[in-house]
Amino acid sequence: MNPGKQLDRQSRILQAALDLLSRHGISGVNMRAVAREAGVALGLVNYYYEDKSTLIRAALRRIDEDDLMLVTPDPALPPDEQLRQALRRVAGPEYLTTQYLSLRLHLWALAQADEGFALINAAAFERYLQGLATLIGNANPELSGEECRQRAADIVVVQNGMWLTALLGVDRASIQRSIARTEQIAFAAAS
Amino acid sequence: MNPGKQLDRQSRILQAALDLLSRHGISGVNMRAVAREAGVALGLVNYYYEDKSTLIRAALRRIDEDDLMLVTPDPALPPDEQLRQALRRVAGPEYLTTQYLSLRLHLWALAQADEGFALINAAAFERYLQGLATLIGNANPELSGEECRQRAADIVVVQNGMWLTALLGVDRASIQRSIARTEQIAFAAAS
DNA sequence: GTAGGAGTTGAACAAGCGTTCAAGACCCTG
DNA sequence: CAGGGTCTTGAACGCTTGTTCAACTCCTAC
Repeated sequence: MNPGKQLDRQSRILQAALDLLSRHGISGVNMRAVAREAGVALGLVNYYYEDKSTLIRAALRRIDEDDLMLVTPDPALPPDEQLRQALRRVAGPEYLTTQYLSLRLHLWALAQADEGFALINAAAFERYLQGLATLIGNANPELSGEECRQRAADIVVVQNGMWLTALLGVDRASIQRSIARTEQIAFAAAS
Repeated sequence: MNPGKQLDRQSRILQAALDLLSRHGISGVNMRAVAREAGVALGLVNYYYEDKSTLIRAALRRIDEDDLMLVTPDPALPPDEQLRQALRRVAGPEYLTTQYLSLRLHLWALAQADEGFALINAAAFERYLQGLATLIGNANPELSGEECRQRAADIVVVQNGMWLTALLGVDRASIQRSIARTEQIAFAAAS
């Protein structure tokens, strides 16, 4: 065994797949291109990922993990700051890059075309929604669980819109105003 | 010449491409599948559309036309009703179908992967934004042009979010609340 | 040192792809 | 009916794709 190198090669292959998907869409992700981009031989891609479908699934799970981290609270902060940070992080420089957004878009499109991918994506969406609802509940203890989920759903709509619209090159100012809108929804007084 | 039938076949081919794109993504759109779906021979697809790329471009333009109609005012209505209708139409039954949304998503993904497609898409986006800004200006004559464009941009963020989130199966109620949010933005008092 | 497993390679295969094209079908005009 | 354009067909081509596999290298355990 050589765990260091094994992980290195395998994750380089996954990273190559993610890069290609982000840059050229699913048509640009073929086993040969992935191997070239990762600097390995063609056969090695099929060695670590049984299928092309397996490789794409792995990529999907990777992105979904990243998304979930957005609503993972920092326990050192008070609840309302945890929520505020989570809402602002979506427009942070590490997420609002063309590469990352493009990747998300292609994975959504993929999930729409393939039922297997759709299940993974739907589960991740549900976890994200639940995570956000929990953050809202912690910051607003007077809200009911149902009200928290409603607000989380409304916020997700705006966030998805920010992501998508950022790709189309809408100005930063509009993104900032949308962030403020999500905070408004999150911290509004109970109705 | 047989213009009726020619148009019939040609548009059936385009429709077949749109259907396949919506259902299976770009990987599902190949000349043979398009021909089969349209009920014509393989060669006819290349007869009407020189290239696969030409076919996809035609599909892109078709969708962009539909989008533009969303902000085309009905001259019989007063300005504020024109705006309100435009904002509500995006959640109407003819637009909020899985088929249409899925198609949009795939076309966005396509535009992200190919520069030529991106140009068409960006131009259509700009026209839509401008159309929406004009509607807002007509309904709120006291607003400056810049303020109208800002509001249009903010509304587009929420609308894009609604479209995308509807695909992930978020509940109708959240969509309705988001519609209300776009109306709030559109009709807010001047700041 | 050597047997054996894990990692790695690229040639080979079958299937699918976009595109071309010679041939035919169809329909109007003279 | 003969001519000629437009429309329509499907076989054929060369290329790319996903997948398989025999061979090879490398490292470790005994």
